[in-house]
Amino acid sequence: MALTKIDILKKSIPLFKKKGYGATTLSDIALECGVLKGSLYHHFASKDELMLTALNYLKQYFVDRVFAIAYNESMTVEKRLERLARKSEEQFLEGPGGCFMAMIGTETVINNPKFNEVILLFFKDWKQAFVHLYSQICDYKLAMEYADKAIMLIEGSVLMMRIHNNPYYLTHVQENLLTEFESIKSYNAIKN
Amino acid sequence: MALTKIDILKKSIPLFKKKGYGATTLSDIALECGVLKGSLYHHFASKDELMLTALNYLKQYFVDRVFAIAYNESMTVEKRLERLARKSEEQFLEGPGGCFMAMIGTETVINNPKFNEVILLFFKDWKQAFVHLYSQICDYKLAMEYADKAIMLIEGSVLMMRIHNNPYYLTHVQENLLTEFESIKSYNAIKN
Amino acid sequence: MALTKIDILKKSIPLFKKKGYGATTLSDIALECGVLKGSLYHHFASKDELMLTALNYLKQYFVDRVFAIAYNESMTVEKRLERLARKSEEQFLEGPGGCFMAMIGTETVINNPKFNEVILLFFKDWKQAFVHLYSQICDYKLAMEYADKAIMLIEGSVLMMRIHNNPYYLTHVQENLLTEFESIKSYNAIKN
Amino acid sequence: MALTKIDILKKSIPLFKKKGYGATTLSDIALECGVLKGSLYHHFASKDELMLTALNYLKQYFVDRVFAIAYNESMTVEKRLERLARKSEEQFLEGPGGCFMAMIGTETVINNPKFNEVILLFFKDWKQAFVHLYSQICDYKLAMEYADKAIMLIEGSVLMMRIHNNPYYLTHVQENLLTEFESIKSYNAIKN
DNA sequence: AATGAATGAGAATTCATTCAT
DNA sequence: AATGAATGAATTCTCATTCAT
Repeated sequence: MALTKIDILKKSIPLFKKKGYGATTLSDIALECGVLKGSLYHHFASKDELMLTALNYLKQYFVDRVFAIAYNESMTVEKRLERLARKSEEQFLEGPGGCFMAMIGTETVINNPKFNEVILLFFKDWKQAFVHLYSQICDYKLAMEYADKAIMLIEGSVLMMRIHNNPYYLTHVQENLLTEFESIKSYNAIKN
Repeated sequence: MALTKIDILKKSIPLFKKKGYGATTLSDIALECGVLKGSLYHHFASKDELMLTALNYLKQYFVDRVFAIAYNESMTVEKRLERLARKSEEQFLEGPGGCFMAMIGTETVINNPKFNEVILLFFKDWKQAFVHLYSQICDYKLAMEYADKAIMLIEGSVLMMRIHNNPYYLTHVQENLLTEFESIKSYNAIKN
Repeated sequence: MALTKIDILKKSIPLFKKKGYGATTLSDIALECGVLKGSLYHHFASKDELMLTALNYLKQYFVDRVFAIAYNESMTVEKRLERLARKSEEQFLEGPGGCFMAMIGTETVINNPKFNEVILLFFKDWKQAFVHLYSQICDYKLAMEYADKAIMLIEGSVLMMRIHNNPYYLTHVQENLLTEFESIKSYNAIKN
Repeated sequence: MALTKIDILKKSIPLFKKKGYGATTLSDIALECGVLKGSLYHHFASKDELMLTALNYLKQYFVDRVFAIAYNESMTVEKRLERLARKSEEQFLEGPGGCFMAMIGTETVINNPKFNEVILLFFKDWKQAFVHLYSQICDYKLAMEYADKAIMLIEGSVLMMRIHNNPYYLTHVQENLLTEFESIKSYNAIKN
């Protein structure tokens, strides 16, 4: 019956994704949670702490449920890439479309180094997952390049999606990444 | 000596770029302009109007000074692409790095449709410029794809640049776009 | 092992002495007691009641353990004065130096008449003790004067001690009171 | 017509004297000033800054209007002491009786070192004034003792006055100080 | 055009108190 | 007795906006 920290995080993440950190008020969150503003302080010492916890929570979710897919040896590399794409897409499309990490990062880099630490870790882990996959079809250095490019393309597409209110940008980019992956693989297979 | 609208815009754009719309106060802007808060209202009826004017001002700047390069027939296509890249890079690297349009767009899509209109026009014009260049080395449909991809890559790199506080992401992506352009051109030249 | 009312009083008095009534929160007290805020309400109906009990508790402590010394006929008058001084000094120097009664009194006279009643009794009893001692070396009317003066000097010195963070003010005043007592005694002995 | 900083200080000092720092709210002050809460921030950046300004204002008032009397060579020493006593008494009796410096000092020593700096300066200047007067009728070292004692007695009497709601404590102590001063003077005159 | 004082709505945060478990 | 979640009123502070001078 009682409201838990996780409940609050789950309710607040979509709000933060929708309006950003500054524009989301604790009243908004309290309303969404069906409690009074003051009650949130029983769970989090401040808005900053709530955000920090949300960032860590979501980062861990991605590490455990999304990025982990890249290391699941029971699937082919292509399958893993596809699943990873689908899983992250799911998150980016959910609710008011967007990438929580990118949004909060853009908004708060300058004033909240604490937030940025987590966000940087998120992107590091994401890159690592891509590197792991790409390094199976090309050399490590190139894999790093591909990983960076993949993330930038996805983030760029998420931005376009948000602004144009059109999920196609993201889904299209994801498809391209998959077909490009196959091309690289074929090309390198022939070469060797 | 008198403070003009343009002065205010020039002072406020870097502030908005640094902290976003919500977190930038009229006091911040007034301080930067060396004037009192109330005085800004002689030039703009509201913060919203100031932002809207800033968006239009910057959009026009890009249209006239950056995107226009794409249509300057006195240069080779490659040269134009390079110049366009340099010019936009200049803007994205200036002050607190970032893309004004992307930042404001992300932050305000949901609550300020008025802002979004201009932002969408900006991206439309930007795409058009790229399409114009790419369509000189490949067919129109493909050029559209390349244009979208270029913008998404650049915006993704600007995000990474901001979060990692490292301009390399952007400059590297720009270089890649140029070399890739040459590849496409060569490839198509051979083909035909 | 169970937490008793007395335990709470003993833990809260130093806190109130340190920060005053308003600035000491029930959370502070609960933390000090190793218990949760809500639990305090099993022992005291309100913060006011806790304070009132603390005032009475401390007043009774002074009456029984400090002021009582003045009436202990098994000691010389000087000895009694000295002991009384030492005992009260002990309390005023303990923890965050200061006089609980004076502090709470100053802070709450205007808004909490209930508190003031006890505080006035404290000062009445304190004065009585001094009067009892002084009246043994001079006439009653003069003893009253000396008693008032002693208390004012001590309280003034406690204030200085607190502000200057220097116990010397208090100890020095106490010494002076003792030597002055001897002078009065000698003077009156000669006179009679 | 417009509310000035000084107006706010004059309105807030009695409030702070009555209820202390913590218990006096900006609403109280705003109400007293006939403005809205937010308006106070046009004049003071924070409650702390308001208090700090009030402390400095009052300290300066005492330095210029009260302590200065001690150095006014156009009067006899006794006259100066009397005037100084009257002038400070006036302040301590005004409104809700009490010594602003002592009250704020007691309440905030531990948490606001900034406040304490000013308060310590106040007491240093006060002592200096007394030392200047006493040193004209006895040696310097003794004058220092007398000065400390005078301040402690006065502060102790102000406390008693506040708690007993009876100005007699203060006026009586002041009178005693004056007669004692005469005694010391006579005694030393005879001696030399 | 500029000033600067005032507004008023709303933000985050605190805290004494209540109450079901 | 103790917990810990929730309350709700109050507090400090912010900020876009207005307006007389």
